[in-house]
Amino acid sequence: MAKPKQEDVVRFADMLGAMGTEPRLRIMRLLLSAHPEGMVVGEIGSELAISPSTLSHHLEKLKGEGLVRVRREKTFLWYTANADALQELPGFLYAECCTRNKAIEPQRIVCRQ
Amino acid sequence: MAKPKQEDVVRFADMLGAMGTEPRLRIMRLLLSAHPEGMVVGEIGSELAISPSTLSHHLEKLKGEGLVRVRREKTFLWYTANADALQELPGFLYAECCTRNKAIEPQRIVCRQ
DNA sequence: TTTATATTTCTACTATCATCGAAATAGTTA
DNA sequence: TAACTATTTCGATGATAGTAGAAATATAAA
Repeated sequence: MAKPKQEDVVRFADMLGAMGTEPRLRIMRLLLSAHPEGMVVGEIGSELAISPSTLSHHLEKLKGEGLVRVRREKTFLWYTANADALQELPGFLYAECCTRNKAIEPQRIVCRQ
Repeated sequence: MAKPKQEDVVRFADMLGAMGTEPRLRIMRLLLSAHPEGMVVGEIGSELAISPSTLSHHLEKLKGEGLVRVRREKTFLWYTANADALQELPGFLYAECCTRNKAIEPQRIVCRQ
């Protein structure tokens, strides 16, 4: 397998890990449902019943991995899902798919690129 | 947003979390590169330089989340990526995408279904 | 049966993470 | 400036996860 850059694997693993927790996956899906406007922190918190400090911690994590973006409007912070980042994920996962054994017939089940 | 079943969110979060660590993401990509035959445990371990017990622990986790499958052949255990499970992920993530604000123009950037 | 190899299970340790109350910060309005 | 609201930061705690050596299990071969 062609060696992926060390940083890339870590970066994508961190992205997946950031979504790999129930509350944060809920946040991402909620933000996607409200795409592309996004939502205000308070509304996310009341909808998902997450305390302010805990929610802020989760949003910070998602932001750190580039999965969400923030903009300020008056006193409110609007968070939106970062569509571009999400699009990268499957491509990275399947990048080297089925290349190892030189299969004559590409395996259509998984390999899309 | 239509409420996803509690178990589904947990299940998909666990799947993402299982891939959300550098060694396990490496394992998944390696197994995908060797798809659909898969690889023997020992070969995975030597290629990725992971100790047997640690590797076994990671494979157990991936298996538990349904991301890989195992078959025995003589003394060897062959692990393969579970393509079907991987396919489910994007669909679940985007399931309710952009439905919240009744946008007249569907947002093509993210919403594919 | 004995030996050898592949892989897992056990056990323990350290580090990281999720959670949340309280205090602090930032921006807005009066 | 003072008061108010939205949100973050701080600090602490309990729980979970990654790692790996040693022992155990499983299958095959001699």
